[in-house]
Amino acid sequence: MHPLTPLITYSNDHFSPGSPPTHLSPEIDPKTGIPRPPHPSELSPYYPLSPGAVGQIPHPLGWLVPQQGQPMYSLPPGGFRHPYPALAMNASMSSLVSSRFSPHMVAPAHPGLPTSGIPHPAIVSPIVKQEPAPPSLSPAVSAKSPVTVKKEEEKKPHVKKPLNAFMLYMKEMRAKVVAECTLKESAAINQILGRKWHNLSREEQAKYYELARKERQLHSQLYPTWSARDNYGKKKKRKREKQLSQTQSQQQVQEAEGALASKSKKPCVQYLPPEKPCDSPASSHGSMLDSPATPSAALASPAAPAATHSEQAQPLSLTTKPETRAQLALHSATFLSAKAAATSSGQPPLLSRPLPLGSVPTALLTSPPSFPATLHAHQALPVLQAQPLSLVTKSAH
DNA sequence: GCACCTTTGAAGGCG
DNA sequence: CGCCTTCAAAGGTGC
Repeated sequence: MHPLTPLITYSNDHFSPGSPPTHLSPEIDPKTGIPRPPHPSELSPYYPLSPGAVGQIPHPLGWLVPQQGQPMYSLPPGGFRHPYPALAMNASMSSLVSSRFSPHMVAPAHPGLPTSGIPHPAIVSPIVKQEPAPPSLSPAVSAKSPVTVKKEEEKKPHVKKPLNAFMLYMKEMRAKVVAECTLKESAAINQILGRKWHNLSREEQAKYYELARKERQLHSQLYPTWSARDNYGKKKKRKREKQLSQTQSQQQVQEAEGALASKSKKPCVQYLPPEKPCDSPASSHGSMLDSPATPSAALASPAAPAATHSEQAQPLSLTTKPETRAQLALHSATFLSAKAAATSSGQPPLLSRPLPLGSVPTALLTSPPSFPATLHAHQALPVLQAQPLSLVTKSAH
C-alpha cells in the first residue's frame, strides 16, 4: 500500500495522471503485509496540483483525516489545529491548498494573516508560552492598545515549521508501524520509520520531498515574514544539555566501537528490538518497504519515474558532499556513507536509499535532477549493525 | 505537567 | 562554506 494512502481519503485516481512506477504496483507490502493501495503520482495528496488535469478534487477535508481518523495536523485537546490557516488563495495556491483546507477556511484578508478565528494547522494555540510575538503575524495587533496587544500576543498563534519530507512520511506511516508492532513509543517507532525511510525507493522518497517542498512553499506564502527562528526557544528544552550528554555517550560508543563487531550494545535497543517482526527496514532479505530487494530490482527503477513528470520547482543538485554530520567519523569507521545535501533551500538531500551493489554510480548519475540521493552503504547491513548508527546519528545531531 | 527520547530534514546563525 | 543548533510529529516514559 502506498504510504501516502492514509493521507488520501479520496480516490487515488486524482493523483495518478501517469502510470505509477512499475515496482510500486498496488499489492501487499511484503514487509508489512499491509495491502498497498495503488500508487499515486508523486503529486502531493495534500496539494493536488492541476485539478483540471486530475479531475474532480476530492473533498478538501481529506487531508484532515489522513490516517485512521487522525488529522494530518493533529487537533490538540485545546482545539482545532491546522498547518495553515485560512488564507487568500490565488489560482495557483488554491490548487495547492484545496486538499488541505477545509471548506470553511475561506480566504482571509491577507495571506499570512490568520485573521479569522479559524486556526491553521501550523498554528498552535499558545499552549507553549508565547514570547513577544514575532513581527510577522498579526498586524492587526499592533493597532490595538498595549493591553490588548499584550493579550493578543499571549494568544498569538504559534506558527509551526512546515513538515519536512521525513516528518510527512512519519505522520503517514506511524499508524501502520504502530499497528504492526506492539510498540507505541514514538522513540522506537521513529527508529523504525527512520530505517524504513532509508529503504524507501527513490520515487517514494521523492514524493515526500515534493510534498515537503510544497509545504514549505505554501507556508512561505502564508507566512512570508515567518522565520524558523521565531520558534526558537519556544520549546524550553534541556535538549541542549541532553544532547551534550549524548555526545558524551556517543564518545563512549565510539570508544567501544572497536568492539562494534559485538552485538548491538546501543541504548536504542531499548526502543528498537533487533528482531522486531515489524522491523522491515533492517531486513536485508528483500523485504524492504518499497525498494527492490535485489540490485537488479533496484536498478529497474532508476531515477526516471520520479523525475519524469516531477515538476519539481527546485532543480536538484546532484552535488554529493561528504557526510557533514559528526557521525560521519563513526560511520566511516564501519561503513561508507555518502550523503549529499542540497545547499539551497528546498533542495532535499540526496536520496537515502539502499545501495544496490554496483548501482551506486549509476544511481547517482541517473538521479533525477530534482531528487536527493544519498548513499547509505550501511543500508545493506543487518539490523543489528545498523542500529548503532542511528544511535550515533542522534548523538551527533 | 513538562521534558525526554528518537528519527530526518529544513533553516538560521556563527566562525 | 561548513558546522552547529533548533524545531517540526508523536506518544510512552520519567521526574
